[in-house]
Amino acid sequence: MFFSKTCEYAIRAVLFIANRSEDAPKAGIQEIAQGIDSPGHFIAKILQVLVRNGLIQSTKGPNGGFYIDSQNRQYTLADIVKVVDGERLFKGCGLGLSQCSETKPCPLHESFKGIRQQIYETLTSTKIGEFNEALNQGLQYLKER
Amino acid sequence: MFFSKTCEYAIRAVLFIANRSEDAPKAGIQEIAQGIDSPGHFIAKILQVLVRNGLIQSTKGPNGGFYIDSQNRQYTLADIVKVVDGERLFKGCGLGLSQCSETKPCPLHESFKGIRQQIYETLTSTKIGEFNEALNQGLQYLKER
DNA sequence: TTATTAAGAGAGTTTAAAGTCTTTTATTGG
DNA sequence: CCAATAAAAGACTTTAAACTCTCTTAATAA
Ligand code: FES
Ligand code: FES
Repeated sequence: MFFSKTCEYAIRAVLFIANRSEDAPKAGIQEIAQGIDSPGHFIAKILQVLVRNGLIQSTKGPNGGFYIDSQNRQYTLADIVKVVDGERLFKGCGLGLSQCSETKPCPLHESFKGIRQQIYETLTSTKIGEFNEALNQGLQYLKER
Repeated sequence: MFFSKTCEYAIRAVLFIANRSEDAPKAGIQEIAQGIDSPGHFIAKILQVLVRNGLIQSTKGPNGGFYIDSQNRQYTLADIVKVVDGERLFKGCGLGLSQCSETKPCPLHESFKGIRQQIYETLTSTKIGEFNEALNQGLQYLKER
C-alpha cells in the first residue's frame, strides 16, 4: 500500500525478531521466514541490509542468528522504512512530479502533505518493540495462517 | 507514493482534460502528453482504459480527441484510482498480509485504518473539475517544466 | 467517396522489483 | 584443530510494471 514488498517483509521480520529477542535465543532465517510467512532466501537478503545498517544484529555459526539488543529496541518503523524504501514516502510527490514543491505544487499537494505528515508521525512514534505483548497474546499477527 | 505510475499519469491526464474541456476543444494525445509530461504512447494506453470505463469521452478523426462532458465532471479522484489501481489502496493490508482483517489484524492495523480513511475521504471528496481555476492561474502544476 | 486525421487495439520490449540458488566466510562446540 | 552450523555475498532467474511500436478502425472535411 505505502511500502515496497521488501519493506513490508522487513518490518514484519524486525517485529518478529524484536519479539523473539525479549526472552528467547537468536532467531534463524528459517524460523523468521516461517514466522512471517516470507520466502527464506529473500528475507535473508533483506536482513543483510538491516544488519549492515545497524538496525538489527546477527552472529554466524552454531547458536547464531538474528537479534536486537536492548538499545536498538528504541528504533522506530520510520528507521526501517528509510533504510529499505528511502525517503520517497516522506518527501515524494503523490502525483509523480519529480519533486514535491511548495512553490510549484501539484493540485493534491496540500492534501498529500497532511496525509504524509500523519504517516510520518505514525512511523516515527512507533517503536519496534512495542507490539511484543499483543503478538504474544495472539491479538496481532505477522502472518495469515 | 500511494499510486502506481500509471495511476499518477491517469490522474494528471484527467485533470488536464477536465481543465481543457471547460472551454477549449478536445485535447489530442500529443497535447495531453505534452501538458502532463508523460510518454505519448503510454498515456494513450491509459486513456483507452478510462474511456472504456466511462470516466472520460473521446472521438476519433479530425477535430477528435479526449474530453469530459458536464455530467462526468462530477467524478472524483477515487473513481480514477479504483479503475486504474483497484481497491488495494482502500482495502489492502499495509504490512502485506493477504487481507486486512479486524479479527486477525497486523500490528499496524489500527494506525493504517486511520490513514486509509483520511486518504479515502480526500479522494472521494475531490472532484476532477475543481482545480481548473488554480491550474489556469498557474498556482498549481501538472508537470515540472 | 476519398484522403486525412486521430483514437483503438494488440503485440512487443525494457526495466526494476521480487525471488532463487550457490559459494564463501565466520563462529563455535567437540 | 576440525566438523558442523548459520549468516554473508554475489550471481542468477522470474515476474510485473512501465513503456514502445505498428497496424486497424472510425470520423470528417473537402
Ligand atoms: S507537489 Fe505533489 S505532493 Fe507536493
Ligand atoms: S491487517 Fe494490516 S492493515 Fe489491517
